[in-house]
Amino acid sequence: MSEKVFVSAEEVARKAGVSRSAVSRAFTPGASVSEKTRIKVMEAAEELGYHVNHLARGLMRNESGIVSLIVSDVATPYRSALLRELTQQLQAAGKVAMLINTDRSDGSVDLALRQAIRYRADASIILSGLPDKSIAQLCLRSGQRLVLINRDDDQPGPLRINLDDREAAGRVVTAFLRAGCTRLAFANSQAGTPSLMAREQGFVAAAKAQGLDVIVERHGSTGYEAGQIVAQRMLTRKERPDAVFCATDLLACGFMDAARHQFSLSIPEQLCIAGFDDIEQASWTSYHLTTFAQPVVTIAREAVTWLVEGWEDAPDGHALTLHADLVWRGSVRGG
Amino acid sequence: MSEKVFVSAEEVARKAGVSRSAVSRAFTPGASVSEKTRIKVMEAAEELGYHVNHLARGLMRNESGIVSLIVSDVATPYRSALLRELTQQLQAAGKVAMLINTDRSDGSVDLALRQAIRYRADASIILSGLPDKSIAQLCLRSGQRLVLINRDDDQPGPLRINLDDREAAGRVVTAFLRAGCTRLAFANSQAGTPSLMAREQGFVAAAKAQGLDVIVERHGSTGYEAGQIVAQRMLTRKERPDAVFCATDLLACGFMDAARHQFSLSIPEQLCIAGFDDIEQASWTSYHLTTFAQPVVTIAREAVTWLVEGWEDAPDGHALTLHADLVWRGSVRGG
DNA sequence: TTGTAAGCGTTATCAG
DNA sequence: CTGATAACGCTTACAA
Repeated sequence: MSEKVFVSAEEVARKAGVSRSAVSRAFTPGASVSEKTRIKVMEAAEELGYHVNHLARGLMRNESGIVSLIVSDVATPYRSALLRELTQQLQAAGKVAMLINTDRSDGSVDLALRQAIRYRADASIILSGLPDKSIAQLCLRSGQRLVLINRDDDQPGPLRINLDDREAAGRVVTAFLRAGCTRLAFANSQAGTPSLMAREQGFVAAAKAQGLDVIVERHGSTGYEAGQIVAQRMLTRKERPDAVFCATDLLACGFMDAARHQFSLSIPEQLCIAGFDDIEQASWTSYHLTTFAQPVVTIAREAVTWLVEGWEDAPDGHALTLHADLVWRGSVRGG
Repeated sequence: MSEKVFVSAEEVARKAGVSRSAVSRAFTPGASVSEKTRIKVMEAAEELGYHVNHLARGLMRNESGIVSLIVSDVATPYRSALLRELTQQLQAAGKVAMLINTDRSDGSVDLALRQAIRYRADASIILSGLPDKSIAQLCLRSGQRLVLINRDDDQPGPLRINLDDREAAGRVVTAFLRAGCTRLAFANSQAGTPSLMAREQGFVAAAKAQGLDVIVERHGSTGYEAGQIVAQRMLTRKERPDAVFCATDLLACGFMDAARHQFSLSIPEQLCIAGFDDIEQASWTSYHLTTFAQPVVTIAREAVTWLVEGWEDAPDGHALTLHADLVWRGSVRGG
């Protein structure tokens, strides 16, 4: 194929008049080299355009510096925001991100993890889907660290980062009641991921505790169109809800647009709406959506610190529950 | 650090009762192995949880299978859509994507390219910023292939994919005139990237050809807020424009929201707006924005095919200009 | 501090 | 088709 000709440490060594181990040491932080030779090496390297071969280095050190990010729907606002944060912090920590896309098909995550293993990734961060137990075991057995974000589940070993979805859902009920709403509804997708379901169940439970029933509708995947369709279903009911909690902001945006433009409802006067994620669009003037902020920078920080530092202290894995702050905007009365 | 213990080809060979070269061949498509031994090897490999070490393979084959994607603002709708397409097609072609974030600082792209070189990436696709000539040369000299997307420029060697921005801008002028607009304006950011400037210049030139002057405002970075601010500036002028072409959809969304909610203008009756990129939000009911579609799947296809197949036929690099389709929605009268 | 030499897990070459 | 053997470019004891 290609005529790839990279300059090797050997050549740098010759040019600098030192041994190749000297070159290696010059490029290893904290290695014992005299400043003089280090400079000599660096100059020769610069001149020749030498760059340490991380493939070979990874082979020797048994540490590739690669962290794989396993994710579906990268193009979605919340996902891409999390991705941005993770890649940035990973880079800052001296790691490099390998992006692996999954689709919704079975075994898609497993395939992704296999790829991560082939490149001897130091760790894998899973943002979508769930790995098969056996492959997860393989990763752990091989010394790969695993981080699961927002996919609560009982796999042992990995770091699991989750939000207090149920509790957050309870806060929405309170807010809706305070706004004087009485007919509560929950708009969900059919994705059925743990965090989505936790929001739904938390909402229904908290409402029930107040003696209220909740209309629940689920449709399609977690996007704008699904929100519109759920809105059509809910708003054509006899007992039209006056407060809707949408499982994600994307659903909420679709819901709001349908409510306003197809049903001519004004928000929040006739209908209160809350969402989840605090995507950028939630703050746009057209939506001004009251929602929960995904603590993406905290999530990323926790994940990255755990990866690069000590995961020793928690031999059986570590579960982290982060708090989602409620961001008050105009789509719920009161506040 | 970690106790990474991956199983090696050696162990598989022992278990299968063959030599390690047999194992290697079993995992190399098209290598000469008898079906019998291949099966034996595969079974042993499966049982042991063996996965080819792509670090070592890359070292030997002089081809890592890694393609680096160099990008800033991953969390932006258009960028993340392109990213999704690229990673998917790269995966389908048997490559793996390494995501490298850049910020706006000088030399940020160079740093990213250096990282790509260290991992001996087969190629780098640059979505943001521009590399220094010297480092670009180094890449080419080393046999790394370079793809520049939407950053027209005269670097030799790499594949450059661009849109017909100027021509597209001309089509907007036509559309605005047909809608009966007479006071044209262009809303831009201060980013000053080649494609943004091409849209601006193309628009101004086409308008001038019709004997019309164009109000041009530039502000901040290419985002929603910038669109709002530019709108405030333009719509408080004596001679308020009646048709605005925004350099990107994000700017257009901000512009529209400001026009409607702060200036109570109705679109398209009092003000026609067009954007560029066709991000998902452009199709949302609140915006219904007439815009140009970035041909992301074509861009990705062209880039990936060029990478995995022949770049031989174009020794001096290859420049590709793709057509941006106009997507008619409701923000421009007529259509 | 420096150099020598022995790996790391592959693949490619070359006999058999 | 198969098995030894020599690279690939690097790191890291071990001596000097």
